[in-house]
Amino acid sequence: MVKKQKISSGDTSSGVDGNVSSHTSNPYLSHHASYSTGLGASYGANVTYDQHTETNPWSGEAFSGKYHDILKKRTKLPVYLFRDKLLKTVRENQIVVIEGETGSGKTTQIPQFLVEDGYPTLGSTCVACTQPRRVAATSIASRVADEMDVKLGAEVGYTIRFEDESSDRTVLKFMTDGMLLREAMSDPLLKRYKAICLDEAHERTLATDVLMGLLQEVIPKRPDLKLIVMSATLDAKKFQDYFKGAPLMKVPGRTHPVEIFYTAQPERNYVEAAIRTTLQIHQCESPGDILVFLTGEAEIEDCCRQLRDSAATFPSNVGELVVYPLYSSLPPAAQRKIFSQAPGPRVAGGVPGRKVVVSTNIAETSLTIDGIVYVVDPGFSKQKIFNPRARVESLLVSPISQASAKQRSGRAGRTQPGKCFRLYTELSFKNDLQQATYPEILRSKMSSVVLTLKKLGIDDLVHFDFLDPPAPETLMRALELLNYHGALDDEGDMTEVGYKMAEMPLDPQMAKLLLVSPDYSCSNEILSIVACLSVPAIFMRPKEQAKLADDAKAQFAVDDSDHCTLLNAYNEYLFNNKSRDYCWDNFLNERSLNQADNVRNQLVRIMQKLDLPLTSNDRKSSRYYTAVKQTLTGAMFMQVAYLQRSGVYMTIKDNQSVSLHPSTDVNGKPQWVVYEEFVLTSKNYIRTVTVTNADWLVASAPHYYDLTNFPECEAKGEIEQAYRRMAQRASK
DNA sequence: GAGCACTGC
Repeated sequence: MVKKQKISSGDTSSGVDGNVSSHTSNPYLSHHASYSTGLGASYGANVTYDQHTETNPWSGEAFSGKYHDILKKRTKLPVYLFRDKLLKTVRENQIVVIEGETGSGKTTQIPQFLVEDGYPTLGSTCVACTQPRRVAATSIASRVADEMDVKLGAEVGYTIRFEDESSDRTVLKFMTDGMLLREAMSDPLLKRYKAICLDEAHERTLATDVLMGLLQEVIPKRPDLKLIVMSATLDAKKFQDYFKGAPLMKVPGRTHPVEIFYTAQPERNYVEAAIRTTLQIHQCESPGDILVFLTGEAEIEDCCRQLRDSAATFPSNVGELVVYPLYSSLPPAAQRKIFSQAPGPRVAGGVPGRKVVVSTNIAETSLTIDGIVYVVDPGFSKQKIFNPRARVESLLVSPISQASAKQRSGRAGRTQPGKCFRLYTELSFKNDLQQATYPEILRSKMSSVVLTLKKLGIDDLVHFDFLDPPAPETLMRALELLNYHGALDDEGDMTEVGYKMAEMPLDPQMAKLLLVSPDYSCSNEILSIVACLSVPAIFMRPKEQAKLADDAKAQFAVDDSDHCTLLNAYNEYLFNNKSRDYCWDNFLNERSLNQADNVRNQLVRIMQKLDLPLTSNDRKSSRYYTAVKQTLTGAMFMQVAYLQRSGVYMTIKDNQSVSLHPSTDVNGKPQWVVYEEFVLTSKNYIRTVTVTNADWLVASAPHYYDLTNFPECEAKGEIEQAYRRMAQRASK
């Protein structure tokens, strides 16, 4: 009988963690009768979910009608058939890898199974389930709270940046992977958790990868902790090997078949091919919406225009075609349009219309559109690439991976059988596309990750067990940067400065800005600038109104500092009470500024916690901007460019020729600038720059501007003179 | 004189 099984199962798991009492406060274990009936149907046992009146073990009250409706659906999910086997496997193994396809129900059900099996203790420990995206964490938590018939934020909750909907009562918590990593920094053994599910592990986000490495170290020290790695089909074997032969369980999905078509010949122009294919589908295929994958905003808008133009020329016996663009910087209202119904027939009894969504990768994982029957996949996306030698991250249009192509085609089979048109040959799919996209950890700077790992107490980075270790050169670059910023000493150990930097949810250089700012009494100003730099661009520049937008921005412009221009815009936004109209009239992105405000508040709290004074200079005094510029110099001394006699800027030490980005409001061509970022597009550009000088540089970063270790270049002479001036001043 | 795929703390 089910009930008996449950009791013995509870005993088994309590034997593992050696803490029998911990189970007594899990209501599932003290209410076996009500619990087992709730699951009877899926077991094929002699009790079914609707035959008994039941009590909610958490509230002690009768389950609501809604609970039973949902339960009926839950028990039909494929994962339900694996419940017993899964729990048994988890009891017998500390780490389990689960390969679950879309529609298996793994994300919502497996964490609940773990709760039901008694891992968490009400009031002290819980089960965590991580997600790569905030929306996923919140929406799944809400769904699961409904399924368990409890209030969101009580027994079931979520934690994401800026939002904590969890409490002492929370036994099941959905959270972003980054959030769990942050928590690990103050609780390195993750004692709050009895079981951790890393969901969507195949996406290989930076945070999930670091968590997996960390958990490799934590697991032996926490024999009572269970780890469930949940992944889509492709990488499960790799995870299994990484976790030393942890058992692998496969859970089938429930999706509709998708027929794949390839082109016979390679396509020369993928946008053109995508348009042609889309129009053919519209004219020849049965009803159903179309999803087209392209790489970026401009390309998408252009494609939409061409589709609309062509569709307008179609005879009236062809159904109407509505076209929607989709990319992340699109305002939310425009994004929501993709969910509207396809148009009906033009005349009663005529051919129904069709909806086409032309999207970036955002529709590959982040946003799901039901009703898509046709997918057009040209096989490209923009991907971030990091070049450690030049220390440059750039975006390149690159071929997607096989895994990505499969994910895209899967988007056609969510509600009914679908078709996917791949605009490349089958041979190309097999031979040219790599199996999986390179994980983020191999495509990113490591400075922030290294600082996080150091804070987590990982001293030996070289032997840290990464699933895919980053290139040694990338790690060296990170260690070097952290050492120059005083976050790590020459032995590579974390310093007081390093601890403070690690507290801030920012890139190390930005954290350093905040640490330096009180020295120049301008921490309030730097907080505003850092907040603006941590969100999408606050200045809008629609192509059709470029001139007006530039004029609006000119009101805020400071002629020797783009950073101060940002500060002015942010200040005016506050001064105008964060007014929507003010933002609109002045081409400011309200969404970004609002987000910046959130970030700033969070950073203020951290500054206070670290006892860093919040100070300002008088906005009318000349110190106001000067202090900011000195702070920027004091923290960004590794991102400096010098104007050569040839009229081209050269970055210090890295010797890259660069140009000021045309978006700058800095006048003329100043001799020295610090820059926020290096962007590689049609040219090497440095963007968001502030004027500085050799005197400030040698005064604030003598260890970096050390003449004995300074490459021969035009700037060296000025640095030498600055040292001489400094010595003269000192001798007076 | 030019574009910024997508996440996340």
